[in-house]
Amino acid sequence: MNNQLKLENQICFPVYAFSREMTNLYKPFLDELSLTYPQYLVMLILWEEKQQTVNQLGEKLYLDSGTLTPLLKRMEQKGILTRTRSKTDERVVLICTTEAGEKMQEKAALIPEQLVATLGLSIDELQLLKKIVNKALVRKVLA
Amino acid sequence: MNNQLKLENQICFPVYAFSREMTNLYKPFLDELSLTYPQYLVMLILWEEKQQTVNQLGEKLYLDSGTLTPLLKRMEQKGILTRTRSKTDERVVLICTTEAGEKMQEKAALIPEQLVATLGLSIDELQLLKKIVNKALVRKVLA
DNA sequence: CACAATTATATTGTGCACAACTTATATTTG
DNA sequence: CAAATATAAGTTGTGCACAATATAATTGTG
Repeated sequence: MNNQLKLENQICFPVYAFSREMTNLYKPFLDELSLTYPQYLVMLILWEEKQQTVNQLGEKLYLDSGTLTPLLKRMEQKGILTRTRSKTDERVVLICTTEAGEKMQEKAALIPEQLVATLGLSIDELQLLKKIVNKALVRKVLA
Repeated sequence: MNNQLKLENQICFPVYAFSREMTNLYKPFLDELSLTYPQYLVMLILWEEKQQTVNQLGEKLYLDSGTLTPLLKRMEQKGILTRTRSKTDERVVLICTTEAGEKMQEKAALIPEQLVATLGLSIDELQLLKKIVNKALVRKVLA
């Protein structure tokens, strides 16, 4: 059999498996905030910039409205953000954190460090991993 | 704001985004085989070992029956594998490729090389990426 | 200014992923 | 050997992802 077709020789499979494993590692921490991993990513952006359009969130997370609209509606239901049509352009929906959403930031501040500890990778390895993966992602953005 | 909470400082987000990007890059190739990426992974295993239990597939792919059962049923519908209860242990379901499933291997043989070309990463970077990610995954298996 | 093209978001449908639970069979053990 | 336990797969429900399409508002152009 063609060696390149063997599962153990795949490069993408470990990345796919690791990505899922990562969100599992986040789970216990995010459960305390009643957030899923994608929802947590939205909150990270909103904590940096209180107001974002659906489009802006999509560009930063590489997600489209088909994914974001229902996700944001669920977060709105939880009372951690608001969705309002822009007055100046009725096509645009503005996403803002609520007070409850802002308050979650304190608890969330502890997550990154705890997560890195569970990953079992050195700082050097993490930096290298990020660098390589980002290189491939930048190519995508330019495409 | 806590620097570690900034999206650009996250290590897991690039991995998550890259993992999704990867399956998008596979898409044009897998469309020709009418396979999704997880289905392709199942086929990789079956091409190596013609017969596998649902459990064995799950251990190799880190997936449970809740994911695999419907996925395998869809593949059975396509006529590329069979699902049969084991005679010696009625709890076990044996997954085997059909002739049609075996035949797909020829076409699939071209995929790995083409995919690596589209990733835009050097062989060294790919090897390093795999090594780092596998290190984190091995920890999981032992856990 | 009308109308064609573009842009922003929403909707629908399919396929994972995973938690929690169920069902059926096999194994262990008192 | 019967009851308890363990194991294998299936089911149900929720939440992404993403393609394809729809809807509505805005912008560009003749």
